[in-house]
Formats: sequence, structure tokens, C-alpha cells
Amino acid sequence: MARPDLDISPAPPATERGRRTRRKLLDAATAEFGERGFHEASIASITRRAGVALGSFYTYFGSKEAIFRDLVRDLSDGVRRAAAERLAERELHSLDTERAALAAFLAFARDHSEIYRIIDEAEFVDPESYRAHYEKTAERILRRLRAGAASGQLRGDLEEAHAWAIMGMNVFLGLRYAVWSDGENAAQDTERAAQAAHSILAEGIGPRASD
Amino acid sequence: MARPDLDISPAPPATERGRRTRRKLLDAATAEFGERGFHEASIASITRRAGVALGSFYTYFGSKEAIFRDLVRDLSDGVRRAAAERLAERELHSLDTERAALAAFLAFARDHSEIYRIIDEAEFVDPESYRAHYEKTAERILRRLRAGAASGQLRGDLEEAHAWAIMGMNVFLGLRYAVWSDGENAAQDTERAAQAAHSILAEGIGPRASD
DNA sequence: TTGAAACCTGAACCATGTTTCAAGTTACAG
DNA sequence: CTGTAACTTGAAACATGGTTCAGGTTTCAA
Repeated sequence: MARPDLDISPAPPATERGRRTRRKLLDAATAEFGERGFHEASIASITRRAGVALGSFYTYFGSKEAIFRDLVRDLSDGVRRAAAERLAERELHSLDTERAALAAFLAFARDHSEIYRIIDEAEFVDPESYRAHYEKTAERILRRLRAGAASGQLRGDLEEAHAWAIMGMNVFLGLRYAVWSDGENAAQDTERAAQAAHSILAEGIGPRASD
Repeated sequence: MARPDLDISPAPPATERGRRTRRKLLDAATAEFGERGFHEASIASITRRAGVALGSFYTYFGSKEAIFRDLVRDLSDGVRRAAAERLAERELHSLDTERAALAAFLAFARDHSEIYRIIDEAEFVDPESYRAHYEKTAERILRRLRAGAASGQLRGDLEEAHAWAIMGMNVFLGLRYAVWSDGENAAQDTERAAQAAHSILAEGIGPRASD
């Protein structure tokens, strides 16, 4: 942290072997940080998991912070790509798009809760990346909202704050019903969560004619 | 962490002086953890801020984790009480109650961003407290929603997931527009955020007659 | 008033885990 | 083939900061 040259990682690997080793370290770090959190995690344990000598770590990463930073960017990008693929599959009504996005997110969060743990911990270990992750996510949501407004499927006055509100809904539903879900009725839980979010976006929480 | 007796704090102070010292340490810890985060924070710095000898720390707290845990519970309770007072002031329509709750939260978050930083970091330092904090908060929201439904001011089918969705909205709007707000136009920012959340809850994001 | 319990003090102890390094091994361009 | 750069190795150096402790001071009930 103190010495600035530790904060940045060395030049990228020049050989195939190097790229493989770097990848092994990143994967091992995902498991280690995901299970134990940044501070409980140890570099020795990461290299052990990766099947690599302790000293090799510093060939690829300048410090423990540096690998964490690289990892968060790596994961953030992976999440984005996964979500994009999922949504590109088929064209939907705007409200259904948001529902599909949430469903995809919940499924992903259930299968890869380490990833969300790591990204969330970035708020304290590497705030830049944390902020970047959620700002980019909000931008993508906002673009979808604007597209929906343009096609008349959504209100015309949606702005950044609405995107952040929707993102917050999704994240907390993910925390409660995907990450914390007790396996038993995880499937129903996420379905219920998706339904609740969808109904809020569709009609709000005010009284209905039927009430 | 390893030795179990360090995880719990010693018996509460028996004298007035003791209570004062303990309070000074908790306040100093709020500042220290808020500014530097749990791991950057040092006990030496906390006792220095509190104007107390290093060794005195262990008269009141079993470990660094222990004071953090006590602090999170202290702060969580403070937040709850502050919000309750704010809402008790006047009786409102359900939707306005949620808006008032969010406004109160945003204002509080702007003035005490350290507190939210600390509570959020509890996800990694003391997950129990973190979970307890948000579960209790969601319960309070759900109680308000049920009351609203009973009086016909809200939909009749609101459940836990809706409460978590609303809480997530609020938390992320707080993060973006209160904690990260760049002072300049903080007031308008929070107003805009409150308006966005209110409009989602009031009518959803679907098209209006006017669109 | 008095003595025991509560509280205070800060230097020293110590565990932990990051980072360095010097000596080898492997990859690959020329 | 061959030399050099890239990579690997793991023991040892090192920094940090949490925790302990033995000896003093203050509080307060009896």
C-alpha cells in the first residue's frame, strides 16, 4: 500500500506458460477470497491452491491488493458478459427484459456467490473498482430504460436515479434470496423475489381495483 | 479470532468513570473505522483518539473484532431509533411514509456516511450483525407495508420480498446520492432520488396515459 | 477511614503473513 | 543450436500491529 510500485502489477506475461500461471493464480484467488474474504486470505494459500511457488506470485502481481484489483475487474467483466449473452437471446417487452435480467442475476448469484462476495468487498479493498462496477451496471440498466421509453413500453421520464433504484432492488433481492437462501427452497425463493420486483415495476405498490 | 475468549467483551463497566471511558472508545472507534475501514484501523489509533492508554482498551473489549461488533450493534440501534422518531412525528399516507423514510435515510446517510460504511463493512467483519441489521430493517418496512394494506392504502399482497426490494432501492440510492454525492448539488440529488423512488412505488415504470 | 475492586498505564512481547532475493529451470527468437 | 529473457523456486528477512502484563491510581461501599 505504501510503496506505489507495489500497487501496480508487473508487465503481462510474455509466454503461454506465463499466461497459464497467471490464470491459475486468478482462479485460486477467486476461491480463496471468496471463501475467506480479503484479509483472512493469504498469498501462501493462494499459491498453494494454484500449485505454484510462493515467490511466483510476485512475477504476476505487485501485491495482495493488486491481485484483488485485477480480480475484481476480471469478475466484473465476466458478470457483464454473462448477463449480456443471457439478454441477447431473445427480444422481450421492456418489463419482461428487467424481469429476465433479475432472474439471470439471481441464478448467477446462487451459483457463484463467491463472486458477489468479492465484488462487494471491493467497496473496502478497492473502492475504485467497486464504484466502477456499479456505475457501469447502472448505465446498462439506464440504457435499457431509455430504449423502453423510446418504444413507448416504459414511462418517458426515467433517469439515472430510477436505474439505481432498480439495481438496488436487484442486489438486495439477490443477497436475501440467492446468496443467503438456505438451499431448501431456493428455487421458489428466487421465483418469488423476481415476481415481487416485477410487480413493483409494473404497477407500484399502491392499491388495485381489486383491493 | 482463534481464541474464543477474545471474541467476547469483558463484563460491562461498574463505575461511572468506566462507562465514560468505554463510550470514548466507542466514539473514537466510530471515527477510526469510518475513516480507515476495519483493517487499516489500529487499536493504538483508537486509544490515541480517545485519549486513553493502549492497555485500557482490553478492559472494555476482548479484541478488535469485539469492539467492532459492539459498535455495529450500537450504530444499528441508533439508526433505528433515529428513523423511528422521524416517522413518528406525523401520520402520513403509506406512500408518503415510505418517501419520508427514504428522505430521512438519505439525510442521515449524508451526515453520517461513516456509519453506513461501518455497517456495510460488517458484511465481512461480523456477518451476524450485518444480517441482523438488514433483517430487522426489512421487518420494519414489511410492518409498514402490511399496515398500509390493511388500511387500503396499499396493495393487499405485499410480502417480505417487496420489503427487501424497497430496502435495496433505498440503500443504493443512499450510496449513490448521499454517500458518493459530491457536496455541490447534494440537496437536489437526494431530492431527485427520493422522487424517483416514490414514483416507482406509486405507479411503476410502465407507460402513462400521457406518454 | 479503609481496603478491595475497578480502572489505568505503556513498554515489551509475539504471531502472522507479506515481500524479497539469489540461484536454478524453461521457453523461444535468431 | 544457442543465448537471453521469461519464468520458477522456497527459505529467510521483515514490518506491522494486536495482545499481554506487572505495577500504579482512582473509586466507592462498608
